Amino acid sequence: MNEKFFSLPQEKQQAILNGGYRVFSQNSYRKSPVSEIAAEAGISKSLLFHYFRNKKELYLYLWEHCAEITIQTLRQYGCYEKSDLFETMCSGLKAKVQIMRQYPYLGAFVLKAYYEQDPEIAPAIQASYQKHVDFKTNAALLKLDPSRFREGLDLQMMCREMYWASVGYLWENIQGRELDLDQMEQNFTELIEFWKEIYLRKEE
Amino acid sequence: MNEKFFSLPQEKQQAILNGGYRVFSQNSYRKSPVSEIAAEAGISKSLLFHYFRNKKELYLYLWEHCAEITIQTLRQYGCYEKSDLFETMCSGLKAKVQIMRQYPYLGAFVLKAYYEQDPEIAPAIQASYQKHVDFKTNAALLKLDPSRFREGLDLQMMCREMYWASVGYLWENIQGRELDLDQMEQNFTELIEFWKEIYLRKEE
DNA sequence: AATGAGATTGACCGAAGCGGTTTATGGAGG
DNA sequence: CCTCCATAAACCGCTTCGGTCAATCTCATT
Repeated sequence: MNEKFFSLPQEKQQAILNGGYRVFSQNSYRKSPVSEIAAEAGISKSLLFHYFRNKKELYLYLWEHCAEITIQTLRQYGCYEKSDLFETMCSGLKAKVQIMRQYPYLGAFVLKAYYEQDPEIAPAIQASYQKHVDFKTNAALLKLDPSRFREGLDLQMMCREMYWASVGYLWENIQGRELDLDQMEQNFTELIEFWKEIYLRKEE
Repeated sequence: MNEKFFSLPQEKQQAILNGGYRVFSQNSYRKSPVSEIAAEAGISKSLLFHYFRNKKELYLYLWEHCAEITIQTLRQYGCYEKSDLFETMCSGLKAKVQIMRQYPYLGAFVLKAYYEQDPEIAPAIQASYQKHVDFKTNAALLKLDPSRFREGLDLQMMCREMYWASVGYLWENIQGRELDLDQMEQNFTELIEFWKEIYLRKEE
């Protein structure tokens, strides 16, 4: 790819990336027109092809950029340091919202890319998996102390349940357009508080 | 549309519908090739155009058929009669699994159609909304008796939480291909049991 | 065996869209 | 005035699309 891309003003770069994330997240790789991405970014198709040799290069750069942004943001929010389950979820959420603020379709793009089957790119995507950080694996790694939770609670099921609710919540908010991120963060914080209320052992 | 379609053997009809649900659920309306649907159903494109005047007619018939199947199955599983929240969820789940057994992509199709923006069909879809039955509205309608649940439990949040977890669970299982429906039903039943355990008031 | 009607298809059409290239434009710096 | 270079428009060859149509194939009836 053309290094000149990086000397573009930040907002222009971001517009291009967001165009890519939007289009590639809503269509399969093959049915995602480069022209649509260019239009979304407010530049001509030719210029986009000036920065990226071809469609594949653009796509793979987006993928790479995803990983960078994600890791960087998670680190920035201290997600790798926390030991408490709910604290981890809370900062994980804040990191996710922060990413969505800058790149609203990045999350959807990752998912689409993950399941993409086009032989032109699937192998390359498959070859770079180790970067996935999600609630499921996270929760499994956090050796939980049963004495902190309600008696007889099935901790494994609790983790899966919270994971699914997070997926469902995020998914619904991504689909629904017009996402109010502040509202979303607020809602999710309430949800975590709710979980603490019902899952943690009551001191009395 | 051509009435001759209905005198096709049941399995052929179903193959056509499933082809449509698959393709339309994974691409936008405009980028869903009729030829792909025909191929999936094992017939020629020309024959498909013999049964349905054009793409739009096919799409709208699929939409209509969705509603029929959904309502019929929900009725069949007694979803409209139950009064207990968890019982309702349980039979709702079984109905959903039953539908997925026959039409694996119907659920995904409904969602895609719901958010479709193509001016050729969006108005028609928007004009037939009242048929949506989901956990959220269901739960709101079931006037819950607080004395059955744990003290101080936020019932509204509980409903939303269960709704999101259902969405998240179903969504993850739809994406993941190779869905084992029996396994899924089993998992979901366990999840409902888990909820009863944590949400219902303990008698002692 | 011949017929005829309906089921089914392959070939075809014009239009549109695709990825990518080439040429033209316009403006800043010397 | 010239050079450079960011940018865009026009263009190219190719594919794909929705939809049509004429030709086949099937098979019950004569």
